[in-house]
Amino acid sequence: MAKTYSLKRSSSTPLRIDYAAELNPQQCAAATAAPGPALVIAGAGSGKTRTLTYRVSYLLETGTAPWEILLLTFTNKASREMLERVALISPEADRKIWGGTFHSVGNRILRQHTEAAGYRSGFSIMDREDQGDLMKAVVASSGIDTKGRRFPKAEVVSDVISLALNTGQTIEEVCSFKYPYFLEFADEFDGLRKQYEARKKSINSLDFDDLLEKTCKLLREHEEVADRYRKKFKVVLVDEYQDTNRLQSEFIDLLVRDHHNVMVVGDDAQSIYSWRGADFRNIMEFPNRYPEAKVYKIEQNYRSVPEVLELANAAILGNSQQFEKTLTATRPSMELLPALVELQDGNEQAAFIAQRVLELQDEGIDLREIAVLYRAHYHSMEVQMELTRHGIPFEITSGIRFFEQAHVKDVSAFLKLATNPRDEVAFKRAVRLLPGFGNKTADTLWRWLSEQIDVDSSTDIATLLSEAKVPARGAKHWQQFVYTIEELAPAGNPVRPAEMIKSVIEALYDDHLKVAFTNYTARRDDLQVLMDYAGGYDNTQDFLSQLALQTSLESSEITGPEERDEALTLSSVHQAKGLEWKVVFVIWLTDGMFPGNRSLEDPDALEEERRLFYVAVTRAKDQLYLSHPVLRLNAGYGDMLQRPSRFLGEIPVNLLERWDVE
DNA sequence: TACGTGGCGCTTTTT
DNA sequence: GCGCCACGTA
Repeated sequence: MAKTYSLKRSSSTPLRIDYAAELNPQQCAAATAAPGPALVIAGAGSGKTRTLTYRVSYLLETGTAPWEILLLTFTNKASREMLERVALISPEADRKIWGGTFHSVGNRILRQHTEAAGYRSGFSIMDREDQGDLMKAVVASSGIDTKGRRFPKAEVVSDVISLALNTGQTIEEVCSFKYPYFLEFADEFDGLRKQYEARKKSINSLDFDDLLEKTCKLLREHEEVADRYRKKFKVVLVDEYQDTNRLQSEFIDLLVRDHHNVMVVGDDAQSIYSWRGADFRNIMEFPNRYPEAKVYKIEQNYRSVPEVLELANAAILGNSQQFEKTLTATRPSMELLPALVELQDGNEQAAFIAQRVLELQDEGIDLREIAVLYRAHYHSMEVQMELTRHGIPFEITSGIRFFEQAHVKDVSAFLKLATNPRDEVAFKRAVRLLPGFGNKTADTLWRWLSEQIDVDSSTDIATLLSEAKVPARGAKHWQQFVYTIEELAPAGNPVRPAEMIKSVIEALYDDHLKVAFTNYTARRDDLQVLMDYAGGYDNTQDFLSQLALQTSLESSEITGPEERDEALTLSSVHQAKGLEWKVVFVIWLTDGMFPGNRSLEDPDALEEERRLFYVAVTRAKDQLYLSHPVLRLNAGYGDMLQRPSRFLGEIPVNLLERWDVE
């Protein structure tokens, strides 16, 4: 047995930062906590990020090296912001800290131990669409009868399997709990799961779940690898802990097994991702799993006026499971109660918002300080149209994400193929773009190609493809295709990703773009953006990882950190988490819309909707408008009367001011 | 086997 | 008002 002996830095050096002066007592206690497990319950707007940032700088100041810190976040954006803020306090440190989403850290570890994890180097990452595509292929080749009876679609099967994995349940449990009507298919689902697993491995591809699951497996089964990271990371910090799922919390537990130096930060009242497998028992039961854990509560709110906070506190009261805490305001009142607005229908609601926004603008409020929040994308349709009519600029943070658009994925399929010749999904996608090549031909070609690769893995893929037999009608295009693949990696040496994109567009994709889509120009511009973005990468594999793991793209990431244009924000509540605006409109607060229809029957789901509502209202700094149309206009089924959201009924009337709109 | 056309169902949230 | 799937035809 070796003994670990660690040298301490001179403790007599005074700290550069006066933590007690920079932070409030609760924040300071958490930021300067002694080593060991810690749970920080930080309410909305209580300076959670600030506390975590100062925690990092405190660790650095007291002798922890930057590379010994692992900072886990939920979104790339959160990670970037945090590291930027750390850099302001402790320059130089940010680049050496391992920070990122669980998925990106998993990817990073798996890339370094690819063989031990059971994969070949250059593995592909599949997004949801790719998963669905592969599952379709698996279902097709499984011989399962999908025509003669109502068998769920591949994507649905995929979802069930994913949920089972992320929650640690069996397929049967997931079915009986969430999809009772699929119970009869449970065995078939399980068979498909095994085939899908095997298929992924043979095509050297990992899906999102694998990035978590295979990383845990690696740490579980390879003691020497686990040991390396346990020694490397002296401290693990986790943001948004309430949204971790079973695999994510296992990952943390595996890493800190020896020293228990883990600080998890979160707010149980803002847990809104259970549908993705998040289990907020992780945060509720943290003190049980780490009995020596210290619990810190941060309850002072710096964001909102007291009127908004009182409403928020009242709104969350309806939930039974939560850590007890009350947000107290530090800001003075502005003598303005949150507004409760009843409207005729969605159009009137939109008109109300447009008019009110123009007034606020006249009062000197910047559009960037205003947001319209909703439960689901489509709730914003009328608002979008109305804003356009009035010429009010707006940005939508939800909707189709940049990297998930068909044309972006089409082009990247070629790059994936050049990096990972075994990538069946990418191969088929690319081939189907050629005129005269459909599903069947792509599949036949793939079978032939994968056999060739198995026989002779040394020959590069372009050479192999040039020997393929293809239907006469597609011969010309096939030649062009092979030539393009060759160009991406001449003699097996990949060129830079930006050049690859250029080649693909010029050789064949530009033609496809013109005939396949009506908005050729817009999509062509997107591809230019993609190319510019790729310019920042030398290595195609890094570029592709980034593409897969970062589904959205902010304009500032391409054009540089210049000022955002003045525009109103339209966002789903999920995507608004962690953000704040002076003025917030929450729309479609009716039963069936918010809370959503499918949560009305299920008490747990309803509690999550309530937390979502809580997240929505706590985004507001100064003004809050809650609106509910009485009528939902529906072309197909006729108009539907809407009851006000039950969440509105739970708020004492004296906390709201009714606006009667005429 | 590829691809165009018409009917149908139906709307969540995302790494 | 829209996207997806099934069907029929070239």
